[in-house]
Amino acid sequence: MSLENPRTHYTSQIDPEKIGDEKVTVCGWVHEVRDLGGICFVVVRDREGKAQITLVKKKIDKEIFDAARKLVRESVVAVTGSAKPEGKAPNGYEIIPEEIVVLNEAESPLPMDTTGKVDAELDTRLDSRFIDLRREKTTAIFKIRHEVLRAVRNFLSDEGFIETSSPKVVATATEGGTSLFPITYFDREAFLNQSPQLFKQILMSGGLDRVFEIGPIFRAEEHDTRRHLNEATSIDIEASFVDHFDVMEILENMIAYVYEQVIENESASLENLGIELEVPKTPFMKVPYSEAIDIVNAKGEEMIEWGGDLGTVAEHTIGEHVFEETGESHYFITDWPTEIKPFYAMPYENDPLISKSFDMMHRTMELSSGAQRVHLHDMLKERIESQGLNPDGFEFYLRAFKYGMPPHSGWGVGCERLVMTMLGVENIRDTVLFPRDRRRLSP
RNA sequence: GUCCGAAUAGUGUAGAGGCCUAUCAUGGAGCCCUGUCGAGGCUCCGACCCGGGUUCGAAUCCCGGUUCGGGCGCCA
Repeated sequence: MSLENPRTHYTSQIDPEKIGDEKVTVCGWVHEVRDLGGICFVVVRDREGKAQITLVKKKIDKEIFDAARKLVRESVVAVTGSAKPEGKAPNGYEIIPEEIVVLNEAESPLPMDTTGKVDAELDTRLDSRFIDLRREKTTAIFKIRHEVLRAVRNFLSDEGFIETSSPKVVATATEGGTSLFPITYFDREAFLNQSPQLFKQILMSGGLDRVFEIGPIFRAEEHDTRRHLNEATSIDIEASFVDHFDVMEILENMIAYVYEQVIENESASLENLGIELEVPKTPFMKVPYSEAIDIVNAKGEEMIEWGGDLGTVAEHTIGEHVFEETGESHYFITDWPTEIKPFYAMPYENDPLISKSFDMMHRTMELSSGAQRVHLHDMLKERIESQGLNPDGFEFYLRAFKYGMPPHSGWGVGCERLVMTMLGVENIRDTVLFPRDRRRLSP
């Protein structure tokens, strides 16, 4: 079973150098109709670009000419005709149609403009995401997001990581700290998972050695900023028999590789967005926490005592400092106070006040956090207790540490933040097709 | 959560108590036009977030609500 007018080409696949008078069918949306009287141009748009359909009144059947003039913008059409090289046409070729089939006519007026002539606010765009995606700049972001994820999978697979999936419905809080969304699971209460953290660690006990997961995470925090989502995509790894320095190296190499791949495979999308991407130079600068607070305190705008967390302003101060010194946007903050990191971060043996933990930062925000983990059962149980959590809720997790858990390390990267910082997108919602924030639950 | 700001045709905007029968662009309807590529020209269509108040008079000032945006917080 097939459609009557199967597509033969994306608009981008018609090469003016190679075609002579080739019969093609393109399928897409009516982007624009420019009726000049004796000649009419119809621009058809598909995922990969646009094609000009040219109808000269004197040379073409009256019926098809009149039908073309009356096409409603954003209607879905299949156009069959001959593709000819034409210097005056936008892509170097134009299609002289034999048949224009309207597969589905669009209503009018449209919820927003698709041509780039009139801006729309993010809220308007998200309400009508189906139309927003017809804008080339929006499509470009999601093509790049795809390339980012493809590159991550390639890179990690080549590094010997196995892709895994952990449950999103869980019985108890996995890490404490952040709030969870409660749900009903048959006759019990359950939660949406905030992170694959505990599960990927259990897999280390299982001997999978190196795993990664790309999946949704849920945070019930009532935050309300340009860089937070309540449903986000996390890129997580966990690796056995390695320390935090090893996984930092994997992380910085992965970031550089992702940038390379995007430049190589999505140059058209980058150009569309007006972005000239530079591959971050590795290794990334490592700033120990104690130096980081010195940088902030030296500026004198705020004073952070040792053990305090870094706020947004402090992060920016450090980011600017690193950027001025290195010209690079990416860096690590290492050796955090054990107290302000999760219970699974391994304290240094010779100085247990600090931990083998790190955050990987872009100068505008945090992108990743990771650590060498506590792999010793008794120490882990103690750390859980010392953070005010009840070890009973972690029995499923702690058991995995009793029967041969190797030393291991890992990290998690926020996919949306990676795309956001790469493209200089101002609002994280622009990097998710259907973002979930405190207010938005639909579409 | 908190502070600041905003809300006008489908979309994006102008507007500082009477000049508003509300600006402009885009869009829609129609006419003219043979190489457009943000086509052009002419005609027409389409809006002041909701509820109170002040005033002779409110899009404009005040109060409350709703929604949106930005900073910070929380958080990754």
